[in-house]
Amino acid sequence: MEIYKDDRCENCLVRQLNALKSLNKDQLKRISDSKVSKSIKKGDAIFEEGEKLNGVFCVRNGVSKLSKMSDNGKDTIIKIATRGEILGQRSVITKEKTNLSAVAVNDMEVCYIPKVHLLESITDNPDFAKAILLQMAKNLKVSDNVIVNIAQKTVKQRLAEALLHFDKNFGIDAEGFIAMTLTREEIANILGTAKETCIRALTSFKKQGWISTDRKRIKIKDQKALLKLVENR
Amino acid sequence: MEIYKDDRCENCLVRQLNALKSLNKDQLKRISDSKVSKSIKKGDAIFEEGEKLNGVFCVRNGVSKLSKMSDNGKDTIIKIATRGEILGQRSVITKEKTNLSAVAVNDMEVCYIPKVHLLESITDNPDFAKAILLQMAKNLKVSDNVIVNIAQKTVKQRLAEALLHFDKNFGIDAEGFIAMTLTREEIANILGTAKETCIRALTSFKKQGWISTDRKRIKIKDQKALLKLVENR
DNA sequence: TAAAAACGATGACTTTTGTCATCCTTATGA
DNA sequence: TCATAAGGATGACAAAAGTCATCGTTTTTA
Repeated sequence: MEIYKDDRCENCLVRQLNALKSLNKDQLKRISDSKVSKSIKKGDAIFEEGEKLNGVFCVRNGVSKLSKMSDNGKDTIIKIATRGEILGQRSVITKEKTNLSAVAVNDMEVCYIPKVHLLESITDNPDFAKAILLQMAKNLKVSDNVIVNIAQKTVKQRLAEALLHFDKNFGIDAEGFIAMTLTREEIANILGTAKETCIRALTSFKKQGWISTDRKRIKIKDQKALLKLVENR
Repeated sequence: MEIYKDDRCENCLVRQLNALKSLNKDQLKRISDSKVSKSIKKGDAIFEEGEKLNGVFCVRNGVSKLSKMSDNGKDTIIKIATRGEILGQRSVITKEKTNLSAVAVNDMEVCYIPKVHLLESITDNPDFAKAILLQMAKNLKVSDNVIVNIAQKTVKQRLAEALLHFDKNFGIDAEGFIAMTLTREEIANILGTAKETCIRALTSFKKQGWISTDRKRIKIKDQKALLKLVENR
């Protein structure tokens, strides 16, 4: 992690995307004074599972995967976090060690915010507390829905759903490919399946003409077909 | 749901088990004045997925399953809630429809608390807000760990883990059986598998001498064996 | 820029899990 | 209390997913 000089939170648009938007001027100033901007290179960890955190990380740019390693040496990706998301929140609030690792999927810029200011603001500013609560509640809903998906849907259905989600949330590049690339293994880790199974599912989609690929890049060619697969068994 | 007269929150021990313990006297009084005690019979719903909630439910007695139905008609149980747990929190905070259904696994007593008082207390009492936040954070951790489990462990491993969890959290009756009974189908819905697969796994555990059963009741006979199964593949 | 490492793809095979049918037992309630 | 429904158990089979091995391509980096 390389530290570099950066401007003020007060001027940061990313703030509008998360609970920090509920802070008042004083609180924002205190956080801005104490925050540290960091660059994280692709593949590097922002924090590792089991680490004690003394602050949280606000994602300014880039994408991070939040994952947990199992006994069998396999990683499960719980969440893909992008611009505006705050990492480490849960752990700072519960004062527990982190439950997940956060690793950069591509080069990232994040701001480290010491926890004192965060906990202070939760106490002093009910709106901020509510905003954090709201964020956590939404994360909980997402996680609960992931459980249902893994429990009830096939790998192909989950893959179709994930591709549609990426398409919607990351947009497409000039050639029509999803504007974020993950390795096949990372996609498999999101689906909770083996790399080979994931590749085979992609191959099957290609053969049906629903997608096309160029190395790591994936292009959706038939959104409706994917949607249909997600919905009925 | 049958409504019956009941005593005051101020005297309720269940309160000590959740965020309500952080309320001050005034806040507690207001909630106590407006709360309604309800009896819910085994099999009845406290609320259904997609319902709009105007309050939360504090579990005084009995056990509830929080579950979600999939397109394929299968239910996935996300969480088993017992004494002290507050149901509907997430939905009231996000002002969304409920994401899960809450159904009584056995006869229950719950207190319905209108949301106004709850939201009021979150604003007025930072300790209460923090307590709710803490609860939500813990739920999130549990859900994230369930994702990893379903994604990486076999049905037998998940079953062993669930049995150990029940044994620890519900205790055992006079004959040594786990003091809470679920149908095989309910257990399967917790594991995210088919009823038959669950029954076969139980049969296999019986044949190994790790458990014994008497109708719906299950007794753990070899905790270590189950633990060993959970840990290595 | 050449060697090594990481990644994508696929075949062959095994294991796990799901599905459908059936049968017996236990609960439930008219 | 007797009929009916719900639940538990099992066999037979099908489908889904995992594992291991191999090989060519792409990417990384020494």
